[in-house]
Formats: sequence, C-alpha cells, structure tokens
Amino acid sequence: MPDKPAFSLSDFIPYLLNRAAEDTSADFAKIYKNRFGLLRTEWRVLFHLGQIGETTATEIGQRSKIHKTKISRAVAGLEKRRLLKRTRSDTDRRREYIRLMPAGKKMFAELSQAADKYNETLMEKLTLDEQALLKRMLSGFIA
Amino acid sequence: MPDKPAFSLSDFIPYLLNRAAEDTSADFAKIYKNRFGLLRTEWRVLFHLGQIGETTATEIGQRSKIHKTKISRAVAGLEKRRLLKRTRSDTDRRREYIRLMPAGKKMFAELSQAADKYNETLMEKLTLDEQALLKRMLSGFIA
DNA sequence: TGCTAATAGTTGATTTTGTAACTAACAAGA
DNA sequence: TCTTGTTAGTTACAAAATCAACTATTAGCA
Repeated sequence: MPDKPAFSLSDFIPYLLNRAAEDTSADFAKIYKNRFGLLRTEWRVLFHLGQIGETTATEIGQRSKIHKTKISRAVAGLEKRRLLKRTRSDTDRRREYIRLMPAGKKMFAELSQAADKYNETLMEKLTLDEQALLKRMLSGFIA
Repeated sequence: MPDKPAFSLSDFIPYLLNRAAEDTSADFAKIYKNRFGLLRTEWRVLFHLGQIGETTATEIGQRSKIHKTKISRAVAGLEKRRLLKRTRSDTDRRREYIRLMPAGKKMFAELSQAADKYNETLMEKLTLDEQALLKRMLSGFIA
C-alpha cells in the first residue's frame, strides 16, 4: 500500500488562487489607490457601474457578490466626490438609480485603459489557448 | 480602423482571480471556522507551520506574504489554545522558534485531509492536463 | 568600546469589514 | 383595510486588517 503523498499547500487551489489574486491585484491597486484615491470596494463598484450603466445598488450586489453594506458605503463615498449621482425611483420609492457623472465616466475610462494595459502584461506570458482556458477555468470556479 | 472592444470585467484576470479565490475559499472557510474555531490567518499560519515544521515567525511571513503583525497575533492565538509552542533561540535571543504541539499536529492533519478532499471536488471537473496547466499558470502569477 | 543601523517581534491607534438590527416602502392575501 | 412578509438601503456595533511606533537584541564598524 503506497503512502498517500503529504499535503502540500502549493497544490491547494484555494491557496494558489488567493495568492495569485493578491499578487496580481497589488500592482493595480496602486493605480486606483494612489492615482485616483479610490478604495478597493469603490473601484469595484465603479467598474461594475461603468459596465452596466445606470442601475441600482442591489443589482451591483447581485453581479459583484459584494455585500450590500459595503456597496452602500462605497456609493456614498463615490457620491461625495461627485463621481456618481443617485435618483430615487418614482414607481418604487425604495429603489434608487445610480449612474456615473462625467467625472466618474472619465475616471472609469482611464482606469479601464490602465486595467487593459496591465492585463496584457499578465497575459503576454501565456499563449492564446492558455489564456482562453484560464478564463474558462476561473469562470468555472465562480458561483 | 476598428474600434477597440470595450473593457470587460470578465476578461480582467485580477478580477477573475479574486472572485474565484473568494468563492472557492468560502466553503473551506466553514470547516476551519465552524469545526475548528480558527480564524483565517490562524489556519494559514497553521498550514505553513505544518508544512515547514519548526520555524520562526519571520520565515512564515516570507513564505506566506502575511504581514508580521497578523502573524504575531495568529501565533499568540494558536499558542493560547496550546496548538503550538514557542522557544526563544539561545544564539539570538530576538528570535523564537515555533513548532506545533501534538494537538496542533492533529488539527493540521485533519484539516489537511479536509483540504485534500475539498481540492479534489474542485479538480474533478478538469482533466489532468488542465489541472497541471492551471497550477503552473497560477504559480506564475505568484511573486 | 561605543555608536549607528538593522532585525525579530509586539503593541496601540486608525480604518475597514462583517454581522445584525433597523427604517421605509411595497406586495399580497385574509 | 389590516396584517404579515418581502425588498431596498442605511446605520450601529463588533471583529479584523492596516499602519506606525515601540522594545529588545544583535551586527557592523570606527
């Protein structure tokens, strides 16, 4: 009966994913943090908002899986800096629509470009097939 | 001149990595949290310690990239529960060696097993080639 | 030796998160 | 219409992470 190989952290996928996520996020974090003064949750909300267009806090939450309290605070922060605007729904006064203001759109555009560029530096080590497979596998892990 | 495709979050690797890391960690977190009462940083330190054997806080920090204040507190927590023991170095009295106590080894063994099992459920959707490639790619992202 | 700098680890203050409870508005059936 | 349940979003309090400053010890070197 052969011994089972000892457990190795470097084969444990959640560990590898966490480390890879942290390390690849770190460089990009400097950009949105230092250059734009955004918090982590703020840029996340900004990115979703930039992609979806006008929407509600709840929908951002569903898409991003960010908890609603964090979204609430991030939206408040972005609003204070006049990057976005809220308007209460007429048909359902619980809901409020959120959309980017010009300054927010500009920031989103600049950050998107930086993200694209950074993404390319990550991807250029991989072949096109590998890139596609990686995306497919990572998407598969996402609930 | 063709338009550049609009930025898409679902192609942004740091985003995918973060989401995959969060989602795959969540299930396993329940085990070390609910069943063993460990905090996130505590199980991380435990795993590294279990792998390395006797070592110092500084070395765990270098390997894991966890900040030393978090390690300090995690080690204190694990020590309080008598899962590990510290002994000050004779040759350099700033350093202290850390090693698992029997209870810590037992917990590490049980958690390792649970981790292995959980890892398999994540991996079984992929072919062996894909598994190997995924590990290789993720390792490549780690600094 | 005696001075300065570096290293190991801890502690305290400030921020950020996470968890629960909360307000306000709507929905749907008795 | 009244009651109960649900949904959108905020707020309050507790837990955790981050950052800076701290102690104690050692190293390097004039």
